Amino acid sequence: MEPVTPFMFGADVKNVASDWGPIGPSLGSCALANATIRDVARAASVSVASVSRALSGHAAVRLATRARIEEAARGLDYVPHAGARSLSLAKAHAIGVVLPDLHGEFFSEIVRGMDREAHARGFHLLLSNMHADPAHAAVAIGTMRGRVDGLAIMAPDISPELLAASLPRALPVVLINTPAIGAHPILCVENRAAVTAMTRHLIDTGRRAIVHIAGPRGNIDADARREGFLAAMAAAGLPARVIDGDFHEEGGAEAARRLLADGEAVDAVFAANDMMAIGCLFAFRSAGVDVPDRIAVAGFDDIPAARYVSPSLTTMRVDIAELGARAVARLVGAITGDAPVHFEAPHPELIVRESTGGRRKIISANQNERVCYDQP
Amino acid sequence: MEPVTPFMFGADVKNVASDWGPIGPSLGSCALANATIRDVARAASVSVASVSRALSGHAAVRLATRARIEEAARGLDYVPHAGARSLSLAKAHAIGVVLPDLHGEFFSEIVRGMDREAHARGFHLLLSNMHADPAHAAVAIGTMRGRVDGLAIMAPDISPELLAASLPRALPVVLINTPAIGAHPILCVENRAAVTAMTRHLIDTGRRAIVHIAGPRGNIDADARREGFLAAMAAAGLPARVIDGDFHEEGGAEAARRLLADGEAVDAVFAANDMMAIGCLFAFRSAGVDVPDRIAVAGFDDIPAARYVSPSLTTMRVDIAELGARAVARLVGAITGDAPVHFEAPHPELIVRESTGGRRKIISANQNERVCYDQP
DNA sequence: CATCGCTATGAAGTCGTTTTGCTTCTTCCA
DNA sequence: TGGAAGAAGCAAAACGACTTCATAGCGATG
Repeated sequence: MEPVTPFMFGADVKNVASDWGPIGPSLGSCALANATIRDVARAASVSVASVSRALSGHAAVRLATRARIEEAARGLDYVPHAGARSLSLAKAHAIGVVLPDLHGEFFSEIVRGMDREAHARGFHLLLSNMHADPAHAAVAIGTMRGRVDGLAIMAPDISPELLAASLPRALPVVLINTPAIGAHPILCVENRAAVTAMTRHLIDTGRRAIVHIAGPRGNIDADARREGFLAAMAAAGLPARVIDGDFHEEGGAEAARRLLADGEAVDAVFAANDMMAIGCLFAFRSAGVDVPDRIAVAGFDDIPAARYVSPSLTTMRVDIAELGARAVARLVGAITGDAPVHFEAPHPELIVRESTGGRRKIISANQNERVCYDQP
Repeated sequence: MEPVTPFMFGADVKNVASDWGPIGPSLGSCALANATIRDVARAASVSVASVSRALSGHAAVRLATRARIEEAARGLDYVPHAGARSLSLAKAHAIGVVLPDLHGEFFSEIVRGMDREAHARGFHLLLSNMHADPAHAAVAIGTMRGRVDGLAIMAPDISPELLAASLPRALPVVLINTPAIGAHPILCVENRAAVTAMTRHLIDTGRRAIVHIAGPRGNIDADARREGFLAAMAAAGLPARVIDGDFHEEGGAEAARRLLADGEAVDAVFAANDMMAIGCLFAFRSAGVDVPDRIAVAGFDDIPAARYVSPSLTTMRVDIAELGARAVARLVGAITGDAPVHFEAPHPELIVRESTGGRRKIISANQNERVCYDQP
């Protein structure tokens, strides 16, 4: 995670100009309408064609003419009207992003990565959360017609049929963590590999009775993790147990309580995400169960809180920003017809912390925990 | 915080179709070009004008004609081209969102709130992070010309002059947590009130030697909090001390170490944000200083991790999603000329937890901690 | 000097939609 | 049955930028 300016909340109560008037174009004596290419042409005494050529640099324009045009444009502070431009060019220079109703880090990280990449390639991001309602996705996608040149869609919970029906023809699409649909390129977190690594880690540190708290059925990630866990345990010749969860903190706590209540021997819990793992941790603490001495706990995602709970949480980290960036890179490549880009999901990393017996790292400015894998 | 579907990472390694070919319009035998209004008119044997009227429902169209048009439109699955539409209507039905390079909750929450509101009013969100470089803001704003009908800008670190210079004329603007500029409406977190409340809370629980760890100078939030703290302490007739921080975890830890080293009496630390408070907490723990018995610690923001550290962190919560929603509501109101909307920042809440002597709440499904203010 | 060829420029058409006059078709009433 | 009022529908003109085609300028060449 690169260093960033953390956002802090704003200044004092300052509802300046909360009267209705001064908002909008009625703002003082400013120039009201924006200058058009025609205005620039008139100001520079040339035709609109020359202005267009001079400013977009496509064809030859005499030096003196170009200078005159540029000065006129600057004077009027002319900026091409994007709508007209996209109509004329049949390119919007924007890509549509359709995301589920995400919370926290996942959302901001994926959008950050997408924005970084899109911006570097001169594209804009048009956002649309598909709130709980999946049918809403279709609408969201529809309203983007003519506004975007491509679509990046993440829909881990949607049924493939529904999504397939609402995908536009004639528009490049990249799917992220979504069931496969037609021949659209897909970028998915490597759940299988990640889950295998974590299961191996638990086994390697001596755990044998490992329970997986799964996410909701139908969610592509939850399903992949559940299956990956079962496969890894089978490969190790160990009996596997799975409890259904819901990806929420309380679901994890509930699962932990059930686990303790039914009395079966358990020496490790691997939750399908960090929120459930944290719920687990708190439930164990309330019950006086020592983590990691009696039971190890592992999560998935490496949400920020994972570092701060006690014991700190062992988990799998995925570079979500990079995932978003790669999806956009691929999309832009398809739109502009550029050379194919490296198209592969970033590899997850195992982050060993106290909850599975790792040592808590001293919090340092660098926070370079990635290499940590030291047993106490 | 409403219940949501938490996002989980994606399926297994599934880079289907990672060959270059099948992406984009060359996708199989699908209809290549999108249907235009002209196609619909031809299919329904009417003029384009009638199609436009029928579909937008503006003027009288005979029932039979309308039905024929609607069927034709459905058959061709026609969706109006947004670019052309915005050119003709001189309205883009989109608002531009310019944000600093935020991390985590803040970003996702504010965008979530904005998206909710924008979507409800038929608007799209065009996103642009202004990465570290503030000059980049000007560019970002410029490239949105003709693409959006209004701008929501958050720039807590920028100098007013710079921002003022890059604001477009002829476009409504709402500022969020940003220095005042001209007569543009501003929505800011009520730092002053929030800081006063927290300072009072510390004083009320018996603390007298309170130190504030401030954020970086020039940041509008950091400055407001620092001043608010000083004012509140002065009002209480107590000596106040401020240490400079940077809004980062390590800055908080560093400040805490300095505090312990110089040996002055301190019984409470109020950090300008949660990250620094958490850094503090860890530094105190390393040094064997008991929190809250010897020193109370308070933060600001209520980031998710605040609930999970031990001791859990007392902090101020601000409804960021609501802040975003209100900004957009105001903006849309200005664009459409609708009646003025309620335009006021949401009020911050004091969340008392263990780090200032509150009792840790049992983690419950409801997590209704807002009312909690019970001393042990 | 006429011609060729090249560059720089302009006029006009295009993109897809909305909207404004204007024409045509109904329908109703005297 | 004639006329008028009103509803429906059409052709054409925006909207702003890009682009093709045609043309003017102009030096070089035969």
